Amino acid sequence: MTREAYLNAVAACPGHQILDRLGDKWVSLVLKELGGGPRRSGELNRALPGASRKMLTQTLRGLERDGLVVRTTTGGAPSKVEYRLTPLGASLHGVMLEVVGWAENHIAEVDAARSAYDGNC
Amino acid sequence: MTREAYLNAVAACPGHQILDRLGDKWVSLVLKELGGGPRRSGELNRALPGASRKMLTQTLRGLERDGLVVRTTTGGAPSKVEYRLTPLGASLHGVMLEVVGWAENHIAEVDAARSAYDGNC
DNA sequence: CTGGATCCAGCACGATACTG
DNA sequence: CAGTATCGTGCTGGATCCAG
Repeated sequence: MTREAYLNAVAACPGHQILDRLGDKWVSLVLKELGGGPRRSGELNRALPGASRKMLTQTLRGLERDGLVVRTTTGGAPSKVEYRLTPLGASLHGVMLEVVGWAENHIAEVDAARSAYDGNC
Repeated sequence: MTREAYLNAVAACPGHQILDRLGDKWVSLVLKELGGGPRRSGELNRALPGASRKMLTQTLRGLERDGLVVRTTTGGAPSKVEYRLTPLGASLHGVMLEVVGWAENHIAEVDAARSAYDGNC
C-alpha cells in the first residue's frame, strides 16, 4: 500500500510525466519529425518505418491529448490528416534538443565508460 | 529487414540512448536522489519505497556501466556500498533538471489540454 | 547488508483484418 | 487514406529464495 501511494505520488510528479513522454520510444522521433514542419499521417508512416500505424496513432493521440500536437482533418473522400506542433509542443521539442545536444557531446564518454566496464567485467 | 535496420539505427542514435535512460522510470529518481549527495544502497532502498531491490540494482548497474555513477565497496562483514554521481552523471543530472523545470513551468498547460481533450471527447 | 537467480503475471507491441 | 478492434506473444518488472 505504501508502495502504491508512492507510485501514485511519483506518477503525479510533473517532471516524471514529461520524462516518461520523452522516454517513450516514438515520441522523440515524432517530435523530431514534426519539428521540421507539419506532416501528413502517411508521411509520418513513411518517415518512421519502424513504427506500426497503431503505435504511431497511439503516440499522436497522446501528444494531442497533452496539447503538444494538433490534428487537422480536411475531410474528403481521400481523407487527409495533418499533424503539427503547437507552441507548447515546439517548446518541448526545444528542451528535447538540449538533451540530444548533451547526448551528442557526451556520448563518447559514455561509450568509453561502457567499454571499460565491459572490458574489466 | 528494413524495419530492423531502422530500429538498429534508432537504437544507435546518441539522443535516443540518453532519452531512453532518462525516461526509464527509476533512473530519474535515482539521479535526483544521488544529486543530493552519495547514498548507501540501503538508503536508496528506503528513499525509493516503490522500487524493488532488483530494479534498483539493475538501474544502478546501468548507470554505473554508462559512467554516470560510481560504486564504492568498503568490504566488511556488514558490507557497505556507496553510490555517487560522477561529474558526467552530475552533468546529466543538470540536464534532467532543465527538463523537470520545463515540466513544472508547463504542466498546467498540459493538464488544461488534457481536461479539454477528455471533456470534448 | 548487498545483490544475484529464478518463477510468474501483466501488458505493451506487432500483425492482421475491417470500417468510413 | 486514416484509424480501430482483436488476438497472440515476448519482454519487463515484482516476489521470493539463496549466497557472499
